[in-house]
Amino acid sequence: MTSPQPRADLTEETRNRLATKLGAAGLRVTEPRLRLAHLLFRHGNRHVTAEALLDEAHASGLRVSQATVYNTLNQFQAAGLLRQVQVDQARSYFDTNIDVHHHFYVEGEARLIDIAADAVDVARLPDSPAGYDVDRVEVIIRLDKSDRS
Amino acid sequence: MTSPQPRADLTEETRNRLATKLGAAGLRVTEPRLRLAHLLFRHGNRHVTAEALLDEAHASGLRVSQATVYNTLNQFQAAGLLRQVQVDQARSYFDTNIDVHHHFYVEGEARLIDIAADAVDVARLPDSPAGYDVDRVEVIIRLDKSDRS
DNA sequence: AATAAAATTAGAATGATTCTAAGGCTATTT
DNA sequence: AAATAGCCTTAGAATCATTCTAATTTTATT
Ligand SMILES: [Mn+2]
Ligand SMILES: [Mn+2]
Ligand SMILES: [Zn+2]
Ligand SMILES: [Zn+2]
Repeated sequence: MTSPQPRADLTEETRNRLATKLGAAGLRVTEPRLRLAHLLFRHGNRHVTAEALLDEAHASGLRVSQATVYNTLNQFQAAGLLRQVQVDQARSYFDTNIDVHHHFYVEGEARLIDIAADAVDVARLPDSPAGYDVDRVEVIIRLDKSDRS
Repeated sequence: MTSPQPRADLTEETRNRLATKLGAAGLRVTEPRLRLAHLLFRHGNRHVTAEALLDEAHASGLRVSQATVYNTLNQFQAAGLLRQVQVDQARSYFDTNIDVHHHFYVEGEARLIDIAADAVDVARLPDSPAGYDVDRVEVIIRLDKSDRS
């Protein structure tokens, strides 16, 4: 019997796809970036901290430094491949979902859940102060454990 | 001519009002708390960082430590006298406006502007995940400088 | 006044993130 | 296929907001 394959492999085809993605974003294609991109993007959308990504990288056999993880996350974000979500006073979350969307956040559980843009209706917005334009409208729904479960 | 009075004075009447407020919130009335409360609440609503409040305290002649400023802000928040706003990865803002409301945030200028709750119409919300209740809905409108000023 | 409990504080510790500056890779040019 | 120049990566130090510790000071109670 074959061994289970819990993680998507970084095939040559995937490497090519990711290399194209990095190139299109104006980033050079390097091994660390390619493999971090694979970890980030292989399985649908996710919210990840720098620490979690570093652990994952190490678990996958990639020997990469903390600085590179931070650099890569920041570069991916600057290039528009990731977006940063600010919900917790302690740490930053990086979001692989760069479409317009919103979040549930469970405080104390450090858990972010996507809300599709069309599931929230922000019907009316006030005018922006003179000289400023709206960059992004963010809705964060903070959750509590139910009163009685 | 009388000297200008740029800051509201901490009169006996104000002290009594603030003492009542602290007492109602379950906090003991102490000189540092009274005077920090005065700085926080004397002039309408505001958004303040711990560092800014410490500077203000010192400028007003209150000799208080950084630890006390942090303790006081955290206690006021836990007591419901302040609310914390999380918009910047670097630092926390404390908001004296505890009513339901929203914010404009100008990145790079570290500036928060209140939006009255009724100026935004969040018409429809998705159901919360099972076992969780909505604690608070937060709308943050991130602003950019206009394209051409 | 004596006592106990809570508050304040200086300074150290923490922890996420950034910086430095040195060596390693990549792409380009000869 | 060198040689070159410009990124990239990295270990470790630095930064900086915030929290913690342990000792002192205040406040409230007896
Ligand atoms: Mn950055
Ligand atoms: Mn706290
Ligand atoms: Zn998301
Ligand atoms: Zn506000």
